[in-house]
Amino acid sequence: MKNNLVPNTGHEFRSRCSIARALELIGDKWTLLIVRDLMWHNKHTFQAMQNSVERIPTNILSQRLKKLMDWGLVRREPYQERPLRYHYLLTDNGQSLEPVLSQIMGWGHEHLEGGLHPPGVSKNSDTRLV
Amino acid sequence: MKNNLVPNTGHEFRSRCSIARALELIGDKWTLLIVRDLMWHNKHTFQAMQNSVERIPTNILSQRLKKLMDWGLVRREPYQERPLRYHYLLTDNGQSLEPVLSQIMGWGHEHLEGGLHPPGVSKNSDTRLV
DNA sequence: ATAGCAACTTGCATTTTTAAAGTTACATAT
DNA sequence: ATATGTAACTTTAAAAATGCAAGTTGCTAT
Repeated sequence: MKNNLVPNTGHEFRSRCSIARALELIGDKWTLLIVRDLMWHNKHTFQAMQNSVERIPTNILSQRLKKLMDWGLVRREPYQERPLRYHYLLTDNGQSLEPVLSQIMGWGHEHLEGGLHPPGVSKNSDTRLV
Repeated sequence: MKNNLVPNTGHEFRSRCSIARALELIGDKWTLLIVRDLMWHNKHTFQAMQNSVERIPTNILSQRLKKLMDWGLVRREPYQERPLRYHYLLTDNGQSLEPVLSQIMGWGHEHLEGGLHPPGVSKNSDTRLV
């Protein structure tokens, strides 16, 4: 069963390759971290995501959320009025990125673990994945 | 069994999150396309990769290959001398990205298929994945 | 009235990407 | 010997994206 995403803006893909297409959406340093926060870290507000350890700049967070909503991977809804506050949620399409995220996490864990401040130090001191 | 990659340049990761780390390496629009070409398309020369449908700019290709070699995912060796010509190959670490690539491909295929020139046209005319 | 907070937006400097042209080293055809 | 061609890059300049700090809006609490 196909569930094609076509953004409201008429985006033109650069090729028919599914990988190339996917990378036009998630091929950057931040987008999948937002998805991670929504999927696994219970961070659903702008504020909460902004406070994640990677310190995404607010304008980038704003842009990426917009893009993800345009593509139907994320939706938002008010969780209170007066004052109006939104929380962001993954749509079913967004949730479907779980295996992708898992693979990337697994690969990073296997190959990139250790090496924080400075590289090579504290290699086996912590096995947290996310 | 861990096989940590630490590039010869002392790179500092922005967090301990495996996803965030992986994205510092492969979180862009081009890197995984190079890996795709090496892994599945039998494109091993600079020229061959440059000629892929997505038309990667040569300076980006050059930079990315350098980065991938620095991180030990790709190596190159001369396949002839006079004139000296190189071909690029995935290392075992590079090969280990296969499941990641497969997941991304699968996701793109499920969610981003169809919609080329212009979006929405020729939806079911071709089912090639890569 | 003043201060504070969440959710953004704006302005601007820096960095990265892109497209095009140029370079180097060698090979082959005339 | 000279001219043309090719692979693998590098350089340059313009365009786009990113990152940082500060500002805005709408509302609440004191």
